[in-house]
Amino acid sequence: MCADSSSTPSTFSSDSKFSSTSRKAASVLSHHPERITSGEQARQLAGIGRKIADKIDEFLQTGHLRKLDKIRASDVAVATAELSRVSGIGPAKARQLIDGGVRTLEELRARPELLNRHQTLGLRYVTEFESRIPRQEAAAIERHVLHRVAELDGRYRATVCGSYRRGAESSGDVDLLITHPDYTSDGAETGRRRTVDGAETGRGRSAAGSATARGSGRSAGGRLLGAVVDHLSQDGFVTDTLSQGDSKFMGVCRLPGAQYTTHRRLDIRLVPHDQYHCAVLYFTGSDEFNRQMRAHALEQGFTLNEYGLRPLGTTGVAGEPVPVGSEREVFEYLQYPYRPPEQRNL
DNA sequence: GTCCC
DNA sequence: TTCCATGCGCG
DNA sequence: GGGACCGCGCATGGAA
Repeated sequence: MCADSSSTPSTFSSDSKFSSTSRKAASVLSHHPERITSGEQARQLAGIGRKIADKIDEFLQTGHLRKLDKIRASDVAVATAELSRVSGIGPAKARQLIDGGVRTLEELRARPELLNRHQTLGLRYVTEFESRIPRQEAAAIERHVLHRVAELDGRYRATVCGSYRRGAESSGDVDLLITHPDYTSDGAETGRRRTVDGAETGRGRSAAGSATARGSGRSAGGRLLGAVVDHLSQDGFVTDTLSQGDSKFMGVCRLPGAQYTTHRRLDIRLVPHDQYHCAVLYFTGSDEFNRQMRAHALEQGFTLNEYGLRPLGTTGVAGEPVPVGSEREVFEYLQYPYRPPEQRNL
């Protein structure tokens, strides 16, 4: 979605460090309004240190980077980039495959037993997932989904977020948020522990295996999300599932009709009713807009995230979430001039 | 690697 | 069977 | 000089 930081080469040691810093540097540079004419100038920006400034100077003077040339020439980096085109294959799996002698998608197709479910689907649809979704088609998907959800149960509320909601002419996937009055963050009828703010330790879940989730013992969320997914699968719109839990479905869809030949990535999140507007705000982005808005919230003595808007006590401890009746209300609480989604493309 | 303490 | 760590995708 | 670096849902596989 953001300016591709020239396909992060993850060749050498601890590349998590590498990618996070260089991503940050690339982001800062790409958002900088003026033309960078020297490493020294770039050095003033947050996230640009000595090394990167040096590289900028080298590039400005020679038109290329020796180190980058070397990385691009590396077979392993080429193979890693190739295998990473497949959804579900990241650096670790790519390395494992390369170690096993698999370096191309063609070789990968010959070894289906090496892939899990997500990766298998990622390989099947690799080309289709790489093509962008024209706004027209995204709109048709939106109409289809909203109609189907409404006919299932009129109490659902649903919004397509992401770059589509910001008016983009094309999108990488469709991100649908849904909510239902029977599903709230107090977990009244779920009996499951739920967090209202995400500020807790953030330990991983252990959600019972999907086998269980599909069966009888399903939480309120699981049923509400599952019903939507089932309904969307009924008419063949949803074609595959990459993953599905109680609150998030990640899968594949395709509209009926001969003009729609390409499978598209579809995500559906079920959000607690009382957190819906903050979630829509958050998942509409852009990332940069979210950062700015959260920073503004802090200045106003609030903390803002996808779960809610909460006042900060003098001690810095967040209080109870402010009840929010619309996306616009969040802006109002923060005395932040309202911006329609189309103007959040920062 | 960069930022910040 | 349950718990836990790791990999991955994502805004 | 030395630690922090976004946080979270889901799948998976090995440990308990």
